[in-house]
Amino acid sequence: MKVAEPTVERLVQYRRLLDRMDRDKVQVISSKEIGDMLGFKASQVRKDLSYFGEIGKRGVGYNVDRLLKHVSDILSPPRKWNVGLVGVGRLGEALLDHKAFLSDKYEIVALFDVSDEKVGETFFGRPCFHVDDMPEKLEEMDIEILILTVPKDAAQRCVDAGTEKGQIKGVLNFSPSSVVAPPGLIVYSVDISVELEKLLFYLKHEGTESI
Amino acid sequence: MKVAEPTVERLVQYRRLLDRMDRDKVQVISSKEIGDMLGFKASQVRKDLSYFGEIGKRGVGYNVDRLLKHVSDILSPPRKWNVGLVGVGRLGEALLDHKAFLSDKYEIVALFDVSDEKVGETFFGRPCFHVDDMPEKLEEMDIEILILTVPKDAAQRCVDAGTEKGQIKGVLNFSPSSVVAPPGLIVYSVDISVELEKLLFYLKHEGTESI
DNA sequence: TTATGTGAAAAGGTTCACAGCC
DNA sequence: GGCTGTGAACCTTTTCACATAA
Repeated sequence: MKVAEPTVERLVQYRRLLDRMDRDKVQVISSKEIGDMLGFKASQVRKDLSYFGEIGKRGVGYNVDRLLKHVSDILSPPRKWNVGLVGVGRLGEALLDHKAFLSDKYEIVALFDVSDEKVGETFFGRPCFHVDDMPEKLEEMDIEILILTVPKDAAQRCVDAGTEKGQIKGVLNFSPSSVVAPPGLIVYSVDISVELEKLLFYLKHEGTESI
Repeated sequence: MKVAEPTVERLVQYRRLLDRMDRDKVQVISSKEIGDMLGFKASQVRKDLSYFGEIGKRGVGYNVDRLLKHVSDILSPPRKWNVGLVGVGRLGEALLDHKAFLSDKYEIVALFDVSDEKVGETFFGRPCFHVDDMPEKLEEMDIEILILTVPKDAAQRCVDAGTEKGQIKGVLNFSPSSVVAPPGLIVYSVDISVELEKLLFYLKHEGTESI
């Protein structure tokens, strides 16, 4: 089944909210309540949630516990993924320490860098290897996802090294540059400075958008 | 004039590319070349660039120098903005040190945190104040933009503190939570874990998307 | 009465195709 | 011939409106 990207993005947020509601012992929630808390229209929430079957009760709302399980099932990968992080700078370390990256669905198992001071060391319990050894290490450690926190000129080389033996399936690119990827490789880019520039643009133009 | 958000996002990338081309002494570039380098269709590039007037030469392409000035004019804010960063943790420090945040259009002039060890210190040359003093300090220092690198439970309080005296116009939220903002306040959220979750979802579904 | 589920309509963006100019 | 500019077509996503069920 094909799911639109904006829908997936909202599903992740629904799960996070439902998880909190569940811990707070909330039993029932309506599409309007969900929408108000996350900044979406109630009709949008209903469309998203009904996409995978009727899960709510008309006249009542959604059972939090049941809906949480349902959304989690939709989002959960069938197995755990091994992740490699390239570029152990400040941003890389921040991500390593990031709570969001504590999950049972993926695990950062190896780090890569070019600095002699970092190669051979461990950071937050993960070993750091040299970028030149990436093709072999990725294969050896069964790594299929790369997180890139490298300078802009290095991003493309990292993607190339990751696809050399063909096992990398996804890349999360935090460097301020676009990368060219072979078909089949999924690349998501989070460009921090672009976000700030967009904000400045709409500030300048006195817009009223809120995302 | 109303400009679509995806267009602004691409404009920022065009400028970055043109800046590099200009430094490399490239004089002329076509919409196809731009598109190939950034992963957009040539027709998309032309639509974006023609949106603000005819700037290219038919049969020739775009003059890099002229186009760069043009795109910069569209994006440049009319004045410099003062920015406050809340939450001097690893991510906050990574952003402080981020090259993308070196700009003549904005400057991080103050930091805020709750930790006694950080309040009163300076980080990368910026003074750190207590979060409780935000309303006064923001007004005093003429800060209109906030960057939030705080834990999820603190994000909403920061927005509330920033809007208490009404001067905050934009927020860039890096915390993994949604915030409710009064109308007129522009909030952009960069949710690192959501991006990874999206990637995992499409990996699971063996899609062929590339963004 | 209340809140979901869902076709249909509207809005928002992208791509096409070709006229127009170099 | 080559490449831009752009209306029209197309596709995607959101919102509406109301039938339906608790």
